[in-house]
Amino acid sequence: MVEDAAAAVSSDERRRGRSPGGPVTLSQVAREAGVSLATASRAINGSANRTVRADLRERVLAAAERLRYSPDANAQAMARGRTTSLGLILHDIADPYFSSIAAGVGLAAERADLALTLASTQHDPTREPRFVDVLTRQRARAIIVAGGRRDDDETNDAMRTALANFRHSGGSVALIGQPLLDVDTVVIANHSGAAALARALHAHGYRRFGVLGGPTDHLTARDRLTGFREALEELGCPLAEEAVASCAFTRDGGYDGMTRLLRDGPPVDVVFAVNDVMAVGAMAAARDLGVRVPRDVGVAGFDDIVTLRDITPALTTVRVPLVDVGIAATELALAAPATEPRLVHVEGTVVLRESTPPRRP
Amino acid sequence: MVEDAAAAVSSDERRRGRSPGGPVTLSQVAREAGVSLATASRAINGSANRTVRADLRERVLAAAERLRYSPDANAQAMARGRTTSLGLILHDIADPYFSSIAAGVGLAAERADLALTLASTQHDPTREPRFVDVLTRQRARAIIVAGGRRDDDETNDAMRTALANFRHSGGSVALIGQPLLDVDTVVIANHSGAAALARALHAHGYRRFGVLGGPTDHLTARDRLTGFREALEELGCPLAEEAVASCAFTRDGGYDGMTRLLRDGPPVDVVFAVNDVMAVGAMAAARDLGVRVPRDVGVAGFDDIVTLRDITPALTTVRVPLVDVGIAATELALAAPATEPRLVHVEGTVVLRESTPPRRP
DNA sequence: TTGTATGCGTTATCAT
DNA sequence: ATGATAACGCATACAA
Repeated sequence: MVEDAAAAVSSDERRRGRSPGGPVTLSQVAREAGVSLATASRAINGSANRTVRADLRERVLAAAERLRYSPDANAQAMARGRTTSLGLILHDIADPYFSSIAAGVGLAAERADLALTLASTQHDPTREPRFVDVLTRQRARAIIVAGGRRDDDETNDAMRTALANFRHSGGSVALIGQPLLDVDTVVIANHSGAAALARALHAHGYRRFGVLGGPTDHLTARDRLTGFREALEELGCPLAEEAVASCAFTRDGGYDGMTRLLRDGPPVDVVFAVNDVMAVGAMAAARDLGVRVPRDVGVAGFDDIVTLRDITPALTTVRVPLVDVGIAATELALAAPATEPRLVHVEGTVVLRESTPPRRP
Repeated sequence: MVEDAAAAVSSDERRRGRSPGGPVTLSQVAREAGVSLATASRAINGSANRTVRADLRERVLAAAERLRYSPDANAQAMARGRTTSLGLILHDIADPYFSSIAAGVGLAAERADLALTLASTQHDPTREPRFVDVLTRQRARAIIVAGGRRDDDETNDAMRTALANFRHSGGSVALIGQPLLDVDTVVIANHSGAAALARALHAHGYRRFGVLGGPTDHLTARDRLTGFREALEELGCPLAEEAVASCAFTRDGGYDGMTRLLRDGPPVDVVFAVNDVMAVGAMAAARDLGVRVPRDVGVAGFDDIVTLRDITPALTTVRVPLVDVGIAATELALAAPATEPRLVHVEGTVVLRESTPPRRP
C-alpha cells in the first residue's frame, strides 16, 4: 500500500516541469475543503452569479490559503478562451520617448488587470512582425504598436499580415503614430504641431531656418518636416533645400546632422530637429563646434520628453502627452471592437523655452 | 446531415472566447495534412528526436502554412509544464536607471526565447509582492526584481513570502541590489564605489563635502553614503553630520535636498548625490539659487545613466554597467538552480568629468 | 446550491 | 516511424 501510494504520487508528479510538490491544483483545494472541483472553482473566482453557500465558500478559501493555492493563469486562459496579457511593441525601451509611452500603457494595463508583455525591436523593423507572432502565440488580448512606421512596403506588408493574423486569432490592435495599417490608431498631430512651431519661431524673429529631418522614409519625421516647411512657405519664408539635413532618428543622428548642417549648410538662425533626442544631440554638436546655443543658433525639438527638464539651455519643443498617448492607445485597443478603424487625435502644444529666445531679424 | 454539421460546428465554436473561425488548432492541421495529431505535433515543433518522415513533415508544414496555424503558447505551457515568460519588477520604467536595466533584461530574455512581462510598482513597495503573485499565477520561468530594497521588515517579509511562494511553484528569482532576500543576486558595489569616488574627489583637492543621502531606510542609498563617509574618515577629512541631507531617491528629491543643503547647511566644495537623477536635480537647484556648478560647488552622482551624456556641465559619477547588470541578472535567474544563493558582484568605475574639476584646497 | 462530466490545445506515453 | 490516448488545470453546461 505504502509503496503503491508512493509510486502513484511519483508518477503523478513525474511529468510536471516544475519542482515536486510545486503548484497546488484546484482539485487539491477542493479535496482539502471537502467539496467538488466545481464548487471550489466557483468559490474562488466568485464570478458573476456567486452561487456558493457562505460556509462552503469559507472552507474553500481557507483550504486555498492553507495550501498556498495559486490559480494557473495558463489553464484559466485555456478554459476561458481568453488570456490576461497585453503586448507592447516599441523600438527601444531605453529611449525616453518610448519609456514614457510604456509607462502609460503599463498604467492602463494594470487598471484592466492585464499583464504587460514588452517587446523591444532595437530599431530593427523586421523584428516587429516577429514579435507580433510571439504575441499571437500567447493569444494576447491586444497589441499596442508604438514604433513609428516607415515608408517601406515590404516591412509594412509583413506587419499588416502579422497583425491580420493576430486579429484573426481574436486579438485587437492599436497603433500609435500614423493611421497606416487599417487599425485603431492614436494619431499624433505631427504636421500641425510642427507648423505651429514654425509660426511661433517666425513670430520670435527667426528667418533663416534649418531642419534635421530624420530618415526620409520615416513617416513621423516626414510629417513634421512637411508641416514645418509648409508653414514657413505660407509665411513667405521658404525653407532652402540645403538647409535640411537627413539623419537617423536618434540622438547620434541629431549630432551628425547638426555637424553637417553647421559645416556645409547655409547660415541659419535656428534649427528644428524633428524629435527631442535629435535636438539634444544637435546641441552637443553645436557645443563641440564652438557654436553657442542659443546665442549663435536656436534649437527646437519635438515631443517634450521628460529628460528635457534638465537640459541646458531649456529646449523649445512641441509637447506631446506621451503617457496619455500610451493610456489612450491601450483603452482604444481594449474597447469593444468597431467595424471601422477608429482614430484618436492628439494635438501637440508649442512650448517656447530658452533655446529659442526672441530675436530681431 | 448538413444541419447536424452546422450544429456541431456552432457548438464546437460556442465556448471559444475568440472570434469565430479564429485560432486554428493543431488537430485541424493534422486533419488537413491527413496525419495524426501526434505526428503533426512532432513535425511542427521538431523536438529533440525528430522522427518524422520527410514527406509527411512537408505535408504538415504546408497544411500549417495554408491554415495560418499558430501554436497556442498557453496550451503548450500546460502540456509541457513550463512557460516561456520572464518577469521583471521595477519601480518606474520611465526612470533611465530602470529602463537601461530593462533593456538588458529584454536582450537576455530574447536570447533565451522568453517573453518579457514588465511590472512597474510606481515606487510603491507594497505592489511588489502583488506583482510577484501575478507572475506566480502566470507560472513565469523566472522573476528579476530590480527595485532597491528598503529597511522595512514588513515589506521585506511580504516580499520574501511571495517569492518563496513563487519558487515553491517552480520559478527562479534573481535580485539586483543587496543580497537581502536569500536568492541569487547581482550585487552592485555601492560601498566601494562611493569610497573610490570620495578618494578621487579628495585627490582633486576637495575638502568640504556635502551629501544628498536619499531616504534613510533605502539600502542602496545607505550603502553609498556609508562608503563615502568611511573613505573620508580614513582620509582624515570626516563628513559633518549637518552636511548630509536626506531626501527622496528621485530627481525632485535631489532638488529639495540640495536646496536645503545650500541654504541651511555648512559651506561645501562639492556635493555627492547618491544617484544620478538626484545629482541632476541638485544641479537644477543650484542653478535656481544662483550657485554655479562647478565654479561655486562641484556635484557628483552615481550610476552613469545614459541621459547624463547631454547634461551640462558633464557630471562626475560612478559608472555601473546597467545593461550588463540586467543581462547578468537574467542569466543568473535562468541558470541551473544552485543549492546556495549565488552572488554576482559588479564593480563601479569612477568617472571624473567637468562637474568636479581639480581644485586647490 | 452542488456535483458530474466535458472540453480547451498541446505534449508525451505507450502501443503498434 | 506513426497513431491512439491520457494527462495538464481549470471553467462551465448540464444534471441532480
